[in-house]
Formats: sequence, C-alpha cells, structure tokens
Amino acid sequence: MSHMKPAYLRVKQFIQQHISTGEWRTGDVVPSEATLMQQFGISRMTVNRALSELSAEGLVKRVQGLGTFVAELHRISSNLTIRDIQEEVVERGHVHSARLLLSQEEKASAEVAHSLGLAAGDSVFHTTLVHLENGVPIQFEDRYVNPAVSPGYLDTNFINITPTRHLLKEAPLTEASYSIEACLPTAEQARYLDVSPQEACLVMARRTVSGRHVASVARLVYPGSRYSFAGKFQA
Amino acid sequence: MSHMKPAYLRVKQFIQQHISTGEWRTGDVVPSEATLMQQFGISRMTVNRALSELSAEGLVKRVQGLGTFVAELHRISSNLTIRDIQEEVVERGHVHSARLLLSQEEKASAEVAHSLGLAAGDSVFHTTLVHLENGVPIQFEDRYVNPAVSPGYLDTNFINITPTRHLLKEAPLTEASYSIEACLPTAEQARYLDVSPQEACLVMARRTVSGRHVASVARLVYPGSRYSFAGKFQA
DNA sequence: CAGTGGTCTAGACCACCGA
DNA sequence: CGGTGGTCTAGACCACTGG
Repeated sequence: MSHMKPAYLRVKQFIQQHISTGEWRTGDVVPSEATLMQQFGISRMTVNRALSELSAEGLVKRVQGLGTFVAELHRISSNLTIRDIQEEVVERGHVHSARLLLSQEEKASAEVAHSLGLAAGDSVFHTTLVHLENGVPIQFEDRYVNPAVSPGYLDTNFINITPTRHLLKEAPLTEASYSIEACLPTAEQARYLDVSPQEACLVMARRTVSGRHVASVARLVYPGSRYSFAGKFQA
Repeated sequence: MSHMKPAYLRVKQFIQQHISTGEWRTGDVVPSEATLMQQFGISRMTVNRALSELSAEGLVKRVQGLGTFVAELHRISSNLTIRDIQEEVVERGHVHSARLLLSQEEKASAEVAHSLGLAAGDSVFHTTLVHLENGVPIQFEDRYVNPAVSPGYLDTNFINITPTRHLLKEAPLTEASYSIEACLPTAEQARYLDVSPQEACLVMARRTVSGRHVASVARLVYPGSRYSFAGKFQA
C-alpha cells in the first residue's frame, strides 16, 4: 500500500467527480459513511475525514441524523486577498516605484478618529503616495495610521518599503474589513494618476486591525481603465 | 465530560487566541502535537484535527519534520460569493423587482462566441434586465447564455426567477471567473439605472462554467453611488 | 538519531432524525 | 427503533527534517 494516493483523497476525488460532472445534483444524497467504508475498504475515521473536508470546503452539507448532501453551489466563494501592491507588481514581472506626496502628523478629524478608534483631535499619521507600475501610475494611496501600533511610521522610507509592508511587519494583521467602490477621482487624484477627472476609478477602502488596536485606514484609488480585481471560483 | 465544548475546538481556540492577541507572531512555532496532547490530556488524533483545520483555514503552516508555525497573515482572504441579486435584496429585508428590457436569440459576435466557447455566428440567447431594490434601480444585467446548457432559457419569466437563479438550477455551477471593474455607464445603462452618464459605476464581469460547457457570460453594472462590495477578513 | 507531522485503524459513545 | 453524522481514543507505520 505504499506510494499510493491517501485514501481520504481518493474518497474526496470520487465525490468531487460525481458532483462536477453533474451526475449528482444539488440536494442529492451522498453515500453514507458506512457505505463508503465498505466501498473503499477503509475505516470510518478516514471516510469521515474526507466528508468533513468537503463540508468545510462548502461542496457538501452534512446533517446529523439525516445524511450528507450535495451543497448549493452558488455559495462557492473566491479568494480576494490583501496584497502589497509592490509584491503584486513584482510578481507580474514589472517594476514598482512610488512617489511620496505627503507624510505628516495631524490632529484627527472626527471621521478619521472614529475609524481608528481614537478621539477627535488625537494625533495620527497621514501619508499619501502614488504607486507606479513600469512608470505608469496605478494606485493613489491615502492612509491614516494609529501611532500606537507603529510609533516610528513616519521615519520609514516609503519608496522602498510600502506602508502596507511596513505595517504588516510592525503590527501583525488580525482582522480587516474592506469595501470596493467606484467613484470619480478628486482633482488631486486625477492629476497624480494621470487620468481625466471624468474617468471612473475603482476604490478599495480598507481598515486593518492588529490585536486590540485599529492599525490603519486606507483609501486605495485605481484608474478604472488600468486596473481591475479578478478572481476565480472553483468547485 | 458531557455538554462540554469539543476538545478539538478548545485546542483551536487556544491557538487562535494566542495568535490574535499578537502573543505568537508570524513565523513563531506553535506547540507540537505531542506537547498539546499532554497539555490538554487528549489523544493525538484530536490535536491533529485541530491543527489540520487551522492549517486548512490558513492560520498556521505545517511542515513535516519541522513543526507548526504561525502563518503569514497578509495572505488571509475573504469570501466574495456569487449571489443571486434577488436573494441578496430579500435578505436585506427589502423588495426585489425587475424589468425585462430584452430577451432574444442572436447570432454570436466574435467576442461573445469566444467567451462562450462557441463559433462566431452560432446561436446564443441574449437578455438584459434592470434589477430594483425597493423600486430603486441597482443593477443592469447584460447576459449571454449558451443554448446548450439551457435550451428553454428564453421561456423563463425573468421577473420572478432571475437569470442567475434559473441558470443555477438548470446548470449546476462548477467553475466561475470574474473581474471587478469601474467605468462610466453607456447611455442606455445610465437611463435605466437612473443615474447621470458621468457617474462612475461598479462592474462585475462574470463567466460561469457548468461541466464541459461555458454556461453564460454576464456584465452586471451597479451605480457607484448606491452599491459596493464589502467584506471582512478574520484571523 | 530523535522529533516532527501525515495517515490510518478498529473500535467506542453520543446526539440527532425519521418512522 | 435503526441509521445518520460528531467526536474521541490508543495505538500504529510512515516520510520528512535537523543535527
């Protein structure tokens, strides 16, 4: 029995195949653990592992006392990952560069303070940058940082180390929320992104939490004509 | 030992807590299975399940022969799900309605044919609708469907059953790819979405596969002022 | 080599469901 | 009640890693 594919994987693939070919449709019953035990000649724990993993992956739904069923597949979900723009550009085999537009300590407005979990008037760090891919601007980054999580934030050389990368190192990410929006750029954004003020832009508004503190809130503006978020769902 | 939280969950939460508080940082070693066995007084299989699940969830990375480590958290990913717009609206406690603008059989253009895996000039189904939430337009849906996967597509009453819902029933989803973009609406889109032609719109371009066939390609246009995709990452 | 995780077994007890 | 999944055990053998 050496150099064989693990038994639990054989069971998983058996099930997956029947689902992806459409032979078993949404709501159909998947063979019970007892049946699969006999069919594959393996122990129940191994069958259970296969079915549990498929359940965790959202491919089947298990109900105690009832059985295992093919899940509704319109809930399969894709991976939208938080990535450092520099990493992303380099991975495409292109050159990343950045231009620092602003880097200062400010008194927080009511809105910013609220987002960061601080009081209005508290001190916050504010940076704005433009990121370029092969010399073409692709992202306008407007970011407020909670001084508590990175006291030395403003001393960073943001051209080589992006704010995202710096913060990920200083304050390990424990939670984040985002919103993807579309809107027209401000005059400043349009100028630095080198687009018309009438060009639709894609916006990623992001709020990151590290431990007990909100680490930062950022608004990442991309030219609609040069950027999109793409992804894939796979059963 | 009854009505207790399952042992594997206790182990998972123990680990998660140490990570989310920042006590264990990226790259740190997580206690070995043997250690946790003794610490919790449970069997190795149970510890193994806890760690395996955390690994599947991306929270830790396991390396045979080396140990278990806190994973790099900047790759945590969120769930962007394919949802039926009607379901989504109803779930918000609002009323969904739709207006059918076009529903016909056409000869596929080169571009559409390519997307659907057909030849130019082949017959395809084409529908366009506006979806409204409490009477306010929120999505302009422009869709081409492969007749092979749903011969009776055009006979559907799209006001009660959205194209998405109909297709999910007819052709179980096995794969999908999408792209989120920003752009200005066409004159027609602006008119039916009741927005200015200068308002930035959010676009979800989606291609769904069912078994061996491409089922459909759709372009879903949302008013930027009334819609966004939001989500959350959690460690 | 000793320590790690990867997989598997043959049992077991329980909670839940439908008939 | 019998069948289902949910959990757990106490072993086992293996492959991989580092020193």
